[in-house]
Amino acid sequence: MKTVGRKASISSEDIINAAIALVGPHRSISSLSLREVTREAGIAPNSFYRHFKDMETLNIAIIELAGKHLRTIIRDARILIINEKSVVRVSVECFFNEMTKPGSSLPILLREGTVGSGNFQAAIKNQLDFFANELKTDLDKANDVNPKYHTQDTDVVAKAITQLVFAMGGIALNAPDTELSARIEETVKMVKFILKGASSLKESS
Amino acid sequence: MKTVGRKASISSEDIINAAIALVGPHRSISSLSLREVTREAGIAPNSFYRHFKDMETLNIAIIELAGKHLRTIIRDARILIINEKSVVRVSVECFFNEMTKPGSSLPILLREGTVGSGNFQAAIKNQLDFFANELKTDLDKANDVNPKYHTQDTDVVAKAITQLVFAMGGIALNAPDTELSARIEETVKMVKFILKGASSLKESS
DNA sequence: CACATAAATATACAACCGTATATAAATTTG
DNA sequence: CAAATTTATATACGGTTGTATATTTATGTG
Repeated sequence: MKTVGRKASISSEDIINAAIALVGPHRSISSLSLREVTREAGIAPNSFYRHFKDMETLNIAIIELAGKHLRTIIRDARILIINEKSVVRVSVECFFNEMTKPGSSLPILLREGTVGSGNFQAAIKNQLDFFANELKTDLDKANDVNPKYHTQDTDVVAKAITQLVFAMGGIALNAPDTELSARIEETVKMVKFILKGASSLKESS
Repeated sequence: MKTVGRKASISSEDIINAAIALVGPHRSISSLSLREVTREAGIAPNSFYRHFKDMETLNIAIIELAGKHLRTIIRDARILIINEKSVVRVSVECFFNEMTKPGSSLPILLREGTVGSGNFQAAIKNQLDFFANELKTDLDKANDVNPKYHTQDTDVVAKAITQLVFAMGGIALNAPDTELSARIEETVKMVKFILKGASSLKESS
């Protein structure tokens, strides 16, 4: 698509990156002001409107980006699972490691759970649901492959694991790095408890 | 303690109540401005300083109040447990019902988990830890009373249940009232999964 | 080269913010 | 009653915010 007129010198991504840089690992994204973001991006306040209708729109875009990021992470993790290490451990470790990488957008997803506008909330819920749904699919698949150990209520189990991992991730973010591995161990244990509790032994045919 | 001078016509509680009224069931407490709170309380902006050093101090006070509230709720729930209904169900129902009462301070505790200043964060973590510790005590006691079913890692189990219940509570807050009972059922299931997963059958003596 | 068009900026404004300072009102103590 | 003391208010200031309007700058098209 060609356009007539002046060439764009800044992109929407620049603004998004400025916002992400500003929040860092601790601050809430919905506490950012429009002027603050444009200042960080090195552009005039009004230039913002060329790219986003308002801050809520920007914030939602960032959430969706972070969600996309998360999904690729998890898919990559699944590939690693081919060898014999525990599925749970590999996934949780992957999640926590990615989360603590500097500049990661994952923390935003963990932190913003319950504040902000209605549309913003809905955007986050969406990403969490994505995560939970992929997890449920995995659990259902496992039920088919190995019907001996059958996980009941895979939807509820997936939701529980999702909420728990995200909550524990949020805790780890606000704790010193030295505790990271301890939080990982706890989380692995928790997830295993849930899976074990939801699995019922079926007699083999 | 007697004081000399003009009698106080507004109390710190009035300010706290104004803040709670402002946030309602959805808004974040750390998004409140000092002027906004004093306006709601019907006092001059500067009068605020007679009662709190700054907004952070007020917010922390509110968190501690909500935590206290929560603890009495849970203790009351335990009393109801004397009859034969499921401990888990009674507790979860109690938690969710109290949470949805208009004017309840509980939502604040559920919502503010991951935003705000460092001291504020710490105050919330404190209340969550209180909750988890009381739960762990209960689990340990149950282990003593009935050693046949033994719950392992009561600290991790208590933490998991706490995080899960709070997260599900936060979800329920942002969902239509009609879904409340569904969320309760899910939460009960989740908690039972954790407990079942963490319990190992020991041979009786 | 003009001209149209789009992008980015400059300027400006009203609203709100936290809070410093000064003043008024109410109450106890002497 | 007068003085002291505490509470609450009034006024004011500098800063930030979102955004409306007008203007400049750069690009593609005739």
